[in-house]
Amino acid sequence: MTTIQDVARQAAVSVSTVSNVLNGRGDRMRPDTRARVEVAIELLQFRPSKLAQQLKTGQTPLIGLLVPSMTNPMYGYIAREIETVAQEEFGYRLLIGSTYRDRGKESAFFEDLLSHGVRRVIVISSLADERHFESAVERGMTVVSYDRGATPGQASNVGHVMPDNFAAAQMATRHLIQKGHRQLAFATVAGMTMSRGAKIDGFFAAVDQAGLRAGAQVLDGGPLDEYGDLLIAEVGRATALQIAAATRRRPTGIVALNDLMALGLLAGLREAGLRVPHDVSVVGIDGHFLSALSNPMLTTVRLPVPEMARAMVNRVMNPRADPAQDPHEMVFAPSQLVERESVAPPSAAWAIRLPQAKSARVRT
Amino acid sequence: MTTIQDVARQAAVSVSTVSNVLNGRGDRMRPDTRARVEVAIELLQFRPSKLAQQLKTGQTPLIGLLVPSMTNPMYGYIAREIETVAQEEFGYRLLIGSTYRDRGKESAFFEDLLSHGVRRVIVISSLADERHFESAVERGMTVVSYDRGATPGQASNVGHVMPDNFAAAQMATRHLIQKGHRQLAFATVAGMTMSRGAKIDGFFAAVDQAGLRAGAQVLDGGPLDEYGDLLIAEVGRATALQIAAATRRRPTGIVALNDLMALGLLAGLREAGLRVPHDVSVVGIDGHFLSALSNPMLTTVRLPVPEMARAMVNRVMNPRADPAQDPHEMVFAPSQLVERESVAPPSAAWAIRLPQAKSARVRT
DNA sequence: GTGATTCAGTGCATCGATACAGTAAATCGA
DNA sequence: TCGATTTACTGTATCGATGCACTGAATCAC
Repeated sequence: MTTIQDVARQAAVSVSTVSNVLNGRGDRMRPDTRARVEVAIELLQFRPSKLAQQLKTGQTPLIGLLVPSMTNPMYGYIAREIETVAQEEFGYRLLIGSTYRDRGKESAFFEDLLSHGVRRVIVISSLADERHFESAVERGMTVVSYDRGATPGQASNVGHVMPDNFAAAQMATRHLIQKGHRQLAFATVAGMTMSRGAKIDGFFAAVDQAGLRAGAQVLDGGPLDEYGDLLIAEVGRATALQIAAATRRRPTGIVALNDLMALGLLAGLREAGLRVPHDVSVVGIDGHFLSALSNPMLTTVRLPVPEMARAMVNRVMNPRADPAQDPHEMVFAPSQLVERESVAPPSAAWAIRLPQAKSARVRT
Repeated sequence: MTTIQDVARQAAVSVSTVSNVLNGRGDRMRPDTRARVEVAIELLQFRPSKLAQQLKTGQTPLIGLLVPSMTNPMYGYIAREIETVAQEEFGYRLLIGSTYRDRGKESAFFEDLLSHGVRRVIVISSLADERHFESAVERGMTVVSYDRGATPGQASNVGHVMPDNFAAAQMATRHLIQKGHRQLAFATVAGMTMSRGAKIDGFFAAVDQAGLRAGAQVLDGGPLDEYGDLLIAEVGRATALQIAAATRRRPTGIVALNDLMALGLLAGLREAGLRVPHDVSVVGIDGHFLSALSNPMLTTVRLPVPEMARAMVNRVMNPRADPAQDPHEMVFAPSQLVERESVAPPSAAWAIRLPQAKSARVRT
């Protein structure tokens, strides 16, 4: 590797001068000196070692990104958006890690980031408490957490970015109600994400507004094991079998925790011999591109992923001056209902109406 | 941050002694000295700065991972497997980047890795030439490339790990032939991956063996734009529409380049009013868990992803002594046909036979 | 008892860049 | 013309760990 010394020698100047050129202090020297240095840099293909730079400055152009699992397509999507903004806007790269929803792995990742000199972290976590985030903040990190609210009453230094889960679930539920459904269910997995609560609240808000509390229920599919995320779909499948087996209180309209769960529901309902949307209607939440590929194509509430990703990167790059003042919470409201095929009036005759499907389909 | 100096002060020893403890030279001192140091480390929660370590040693415990797009669920899956092995076996983390199949972005990522002191890279690329890999190798990097063969006749320092794409495509094609199909097609996108060629060869090998060349064709869906990967499915959809519109030489059995493409085909065929597998049979290649969620569930050839991921990490961690000797190519043969629902004899009556579907379904 | 060896540790140059303090020459003001 | 200021640089301590070269004391062989 070429070093700053090599460049200095080549240009016949001191390392300080080269450093000055490198750090935008080129006006402190004669133009021809500057030119000599620049020529030498070009000639030797010199790229300053970020290692040495960060050892000196204590800053490394890396953002740590914790996701429960990279295999979950939704996290892949979010990660890509984060990466794009971080790279193009700030020249930062991503140091990524899967936590498998494990507290120990999560803490270990924080330790590693710290020792790598990474001071900016975006966390997509599902763990109940975030005390280990706080301790990271105390040690000088800027932490932004996705899809979980700030702990009320606690002046946190952790930033929070999330979709309006309440509104999203409410929107999904209202859509079913509007289509005539009276027996509703919200399908979820146990202890999944912090957002679960808000979604359930949104579900019941819509239900109560329509006076349908009696026919409404939450179907809890049980917890995920450690390799979790692809199993969300399997939980959906299992939940579907449960629904099919139920003799009473069988819902005609189901809101799923997320698209992956909804896809699992679709598969399970079909396996059980129930037709979607003829017998049961399903609405997802996420708006991932995969939901446009299912059969029937999934009606879902699209979350503003690119906007949220941008907000997370901006927040983690520009920590607020006054943590006490700052709300630390950014909620992204304008989710959007994407009508496709998985919802119909209850027990109505169903035929694939292509023109309608076509116009409703949104390609991502 | 606590430093090695703090620890030395706390334990009343020199920094050298602390360094010796840290680097497995604890036998060079009295047990009680060692214990004092260890207590101090524990007490101060000291973690050596990887920055300083790597500046000194020239090694950083990071593997660079280049993928075309993190949004592609298959790459997410591979990335997860790589991360798990790298982390658990070697204590390495992943520095990840999307290249969007862009040569410039790919080169820029290499530059960044180099300046970060990262010397081990796993590349999932689709670019035709790999000369920029070679130049990275010359600069001291260990590079392993996924899903592309070594350039013949060129003694490369780049490692190559790939599935047996030929066998996989052959297996998929044979399955269709065995089910009675005579009009076959291989659906692909243009210039996608290097593996495309091997898959097409495998397709034709099976076709020729059965003497079905006359009825066989390659359907090329055109190139992907830069935000490519999710569009693979859209290309599949478009190809399906093309198939449906064809008046002659319409295939009854289609082998798709990968599962995402197959999912797109499924959606497109349905949109065009063709039933799978009644009218057209489809086989995918990948064996991603999403293929178990489609309707009909996708019959596919499962690639040995965990094994390949392990091989890539091992290879990148243990570069061979003699590059000239080494074949640099590891082909993973035992792909596995996962029979599900998307294949049936041509034009046979089709009914969902649940027991059969159940036994054939493989959950990942 | 004395030189050689082992033991238990320490001192310090080093990795590559940064930026502050310093300096020599040029320019300026009166 | 001379001190003051500006210009255009350079010298070097520093970031945090590493590990070789070194040292002082204890032990050993004979």
